[in-house]
Amino acid sequence: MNGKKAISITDAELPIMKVLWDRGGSTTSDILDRLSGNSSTIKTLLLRVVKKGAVRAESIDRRTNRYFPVVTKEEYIEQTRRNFLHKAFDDSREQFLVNFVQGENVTKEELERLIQLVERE
Amino acid sequence: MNGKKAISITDAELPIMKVLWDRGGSTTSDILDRLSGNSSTIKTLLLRVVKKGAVRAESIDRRTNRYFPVVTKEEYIEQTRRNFLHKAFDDSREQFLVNFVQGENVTKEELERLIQLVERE
DNA sequence: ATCACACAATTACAGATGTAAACTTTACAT
DNA sequence: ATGTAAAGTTTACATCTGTAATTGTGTGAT
Repeated sequence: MNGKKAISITDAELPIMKVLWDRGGSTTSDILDRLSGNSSTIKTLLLRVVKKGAVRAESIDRRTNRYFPVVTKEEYIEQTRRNFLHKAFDDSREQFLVNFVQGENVTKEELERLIQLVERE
Repeated sequence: MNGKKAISITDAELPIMKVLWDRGGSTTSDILDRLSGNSSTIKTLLLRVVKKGAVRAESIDRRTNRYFPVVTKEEYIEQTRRNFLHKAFDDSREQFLVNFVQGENVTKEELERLIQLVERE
């Protein structure tokens, strides 16, 4: 077995992860600059993603860390997608696609572009 | 403005909603029969969806209610889909579709079927 | 009439989540 | 050397979630 525990990112934590994914790695001030909202709150959230292992802190000097994403955006998206598919569609890709295409008014052109994407492989 | 508050269904509550969507309306025993798990827990969850307005209780006699879904499956799915699209893809349908098609190995044939679906309208 | 059972309603409780204040340490400017 | 601001750390707290036991109440069987 593998001890992968499926680290989950909460809604409140997500903006922080997005900054990190965008920048590759950031200091606290870097993050604070890019997000609105109470700085105490942001710092707490940052602490939490570090504690749960979604982010790694690396010391620059004794008063500053640089934070790096451990969970990648791809992993997050993949996990979120699977979860969604499972919860809302009992894992039926078909059902889901039909719903998405209709619900989001996906056009023929978009679908054709996707076919090209699939073929080119 | 409209006071629509976006009732959200939690993971634990979802199985109950699924039974209700399936059956149109059910008594407690009906629900209990169809779900595994502690009956106290299920009853609590049922109470909660009633309290939040996702389900309506209608008295049969003084000791039994029949429960009906107020939030429809379609509404739930729609809300979940939008939420997902927003959180994971910043509302980009394009990005999402590409990711989904690649991540779930959607085939050319499936996409062609979707095109037919879109055209027939 | 009484008792057991089914269902409803109330209470409990730990952990997660969102939000934030308060306190501590330390590099840097004066 | 010293005050200040930034970064880190600790503490707080209400609400939401998941899980469940307990208590109340009406109904049907005996």
